[in-house]
Amino acid sequence: MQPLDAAFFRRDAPTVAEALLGCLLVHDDPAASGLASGNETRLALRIVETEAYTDDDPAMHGWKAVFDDEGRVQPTGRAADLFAAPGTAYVYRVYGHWLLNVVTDPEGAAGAVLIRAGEPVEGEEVMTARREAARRRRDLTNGPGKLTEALGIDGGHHGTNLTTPPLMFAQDDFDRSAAGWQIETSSRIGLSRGVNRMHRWLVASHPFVSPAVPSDIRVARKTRRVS
DNA sequence: TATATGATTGCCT
DNA sequence: GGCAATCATATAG
Repeated sequence: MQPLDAAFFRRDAPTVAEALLGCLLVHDDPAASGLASGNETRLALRIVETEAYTDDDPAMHGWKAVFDDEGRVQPTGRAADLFAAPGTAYVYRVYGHWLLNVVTDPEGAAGAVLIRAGEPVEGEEVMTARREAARRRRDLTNGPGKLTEALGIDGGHHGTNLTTPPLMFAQDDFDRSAAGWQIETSSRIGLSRGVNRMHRWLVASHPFVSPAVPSDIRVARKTRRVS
């Protein structure tokens, strides 16, 4: 297993979002000890769905970043953290759930990829113990808030480096094509109520905004197994 | 300090 | 398909 390095993340968010599919999200989590019979502390997911956020996306936290007279970014609040070094964790809480993003793009540009879903590879017993609400195996980690709960990821991981343990992305010898994966890209996958509401507001208040949902408002990529 | 919001989830019909 | 719980932030006063 090979950890992904900063260069992997120093690319635009849609590229990183696609490249992360099939990679591993690994958490060497001391808190997992005791939750499973084997006292295992390594948890790992194979990533099957990601979502890219770019700085022209109204739903993106960095969108409201202010630019000074010379065009330099003057981010405020949490938006500043979207300009962190590529490979840095951007953890955000919404509706009571923690969401894990990884910062992308070169320093000075805002971009991030949200990890939306994965398949348990290691430590499934721990994930099952943590995901009490999951009625089926697939419900363990098939959502951005579900996988953070299963892996023990929370706000304490915000700002950490995701290219080194304990929490990191890695590659192994997995081959997406050989495994029968088909990569799907859609700007409609995962469109949230918030984005749709934002778009309706834009249409209602600006006569030159197309009523169609812009194809570049977000790029989401997900995988599907072909039977 | 107080209130509104949302990159979600789980349960309902 | 609908709907409400949830709580860290952002925003207002």
